[in-house]
Amino acid sequence: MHLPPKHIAESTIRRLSLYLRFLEEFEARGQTTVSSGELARSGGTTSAQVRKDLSFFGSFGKRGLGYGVKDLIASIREILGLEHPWPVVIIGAGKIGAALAQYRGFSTRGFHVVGMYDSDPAKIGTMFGTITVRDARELEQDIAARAPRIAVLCVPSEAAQGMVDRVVAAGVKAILSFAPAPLQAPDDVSLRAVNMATELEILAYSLTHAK
Amino acid sequence: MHLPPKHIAESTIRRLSLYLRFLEEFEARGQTTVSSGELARSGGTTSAQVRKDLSFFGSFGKRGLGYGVKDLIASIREILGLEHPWPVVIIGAGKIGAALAQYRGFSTRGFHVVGMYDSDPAKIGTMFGTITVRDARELEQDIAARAPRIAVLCVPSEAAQGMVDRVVAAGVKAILSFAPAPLQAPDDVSLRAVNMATELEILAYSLTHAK
DNA sequence: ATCTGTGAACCGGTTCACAGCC
DNA sequence: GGCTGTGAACCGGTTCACAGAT
Repeated sequence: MHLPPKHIAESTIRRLSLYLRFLEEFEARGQTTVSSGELARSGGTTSAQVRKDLSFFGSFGKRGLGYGVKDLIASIREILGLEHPWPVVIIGAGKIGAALAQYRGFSTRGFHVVGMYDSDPAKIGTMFGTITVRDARELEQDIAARAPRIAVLCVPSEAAQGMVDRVVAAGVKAILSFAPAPLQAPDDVSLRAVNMATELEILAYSLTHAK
Repeated sequence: MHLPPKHIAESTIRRLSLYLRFLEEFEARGQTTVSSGELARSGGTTSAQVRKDLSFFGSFGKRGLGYGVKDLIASIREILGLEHPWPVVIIGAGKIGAALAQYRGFSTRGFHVVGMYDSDPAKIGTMFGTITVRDARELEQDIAARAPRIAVLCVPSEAAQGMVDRVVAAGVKAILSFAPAPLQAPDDVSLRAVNMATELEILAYSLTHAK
């Protein structure tokens, strides 16, 4: 894997994540080799797209043969930075925070929840799986101690920006927010927001304007 | 609002949904007029982008003045198809399904959960808020009766494609899936997938390759 | 003077098509 | 012959810049 050029499109990274899932399925089925065409069919793209996506990072295939499933899995994991586990804190122990804390899709990908926080005294001390909800006031000292670089925010919209500022000040460098509010973070902090109402609104739009 | 041209980019629709949120905040603060620049600043775009997005659907502003907050709210709601409520079914009463069933962001936008389904006997009969989990076997007859056009899937990956096929056969025209699995649906059915692990993987990538 | 509406220019992601290797 | 790797062409979304309305 050669060093990635200055900028890779997010859509490429998103597809790599998808390819990784398919490759793992292929591996589970005992398939040792795949072509870009097979990967494309599974993922709803084109073979040229698959080859282009991979070519940004190196030459992983063999001409005339395809890609070795195991090798490509290892390469994509390395590209995405998944060879070592990522400690993650979840902030907000409401319904969504609780669901995510026990979401297996995170742990199987190497995202380990090392802390869960809330400011509601009724929630502090509650356990979700193996993890106990702690007082949000402990956040700064815990982040200093455990050094998670990723925070998942499941707090109400009104509290979201304040919490972004706090975790950033404490040293977190990446944030995934489920609050339906626009957030700002410094340039060196990655911030992603998933807005479930917007997803439904896009569906409503397409239903309304279906030909 | 003139008829939308053949195709509008999804990014435009996503931004309209965002503008709508800001406009509602402006309205709550009693502001009666906004400029494209103000909307852009709230949403992290440019004023030209805001004007272009809106211009696909009509001329909603007044030159020299800006946009009337109330009018623009009404116009965007109409564009997105939010003037009337949308009945929605949630399929899968696990952690995520349960969280979504009680998510207020859906109901405040006019998405009303009219049914919740699971095939696990232990979950059937459970109540979430005002809604009782029903046997997944009732799905087809319930969809025929209540005619929800949107289904939210919170089932395990293995069950996801099968459930897509069932709800499509029953008449659902739009699907939002939280299963980390690739899904196929006919062309006339809108299908969106939210993959939370992929979101974290994009963050892991940016952390790994931060300059 | 100010701010919208929009054609034109620009830019970057996708697709094409073919050279290169197995 | 088959499939990868990649420059070049293409396409569509964003940005620019200015004409037009108040």
